Amino acid sequence: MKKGTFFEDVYSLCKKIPKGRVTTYKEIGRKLGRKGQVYRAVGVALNRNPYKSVPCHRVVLSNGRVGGFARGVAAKIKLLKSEGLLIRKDKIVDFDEKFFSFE
DNA sequence: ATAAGGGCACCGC
DNA sequence: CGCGGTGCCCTTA
Repeated sequence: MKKGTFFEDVYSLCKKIPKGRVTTYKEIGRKLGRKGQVYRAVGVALNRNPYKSVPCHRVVLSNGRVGGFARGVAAKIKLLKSEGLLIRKDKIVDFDEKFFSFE
């Protein structure tokens, strides 16, 4: 799936996230095989995400928190709730069950 | 529980 | 072509 830049790879992985499931920035970075703090670059990639078809809202923090969102955290939570996720105080309740791994 | 530091890819100057 | 600023973060003290 590696075809273009790091950003495009991130977008490709995000598109592969099933509806109603979520993943973490760190997991994406780990899947890309990079070392170190790649999750930062991942954050930048999703922040500047030009493709509206990419469900970047399904990417959350590794600690189960929602994290941030370019259009606002509230919008992100709203989207996640729309997909059947249970969120309590910016924290995903059933994070373990809804977590999606690329492996 | 809160605070601070750390190291990666992209873009503009 | 090189350097610094930027960012939906993570880990440790």
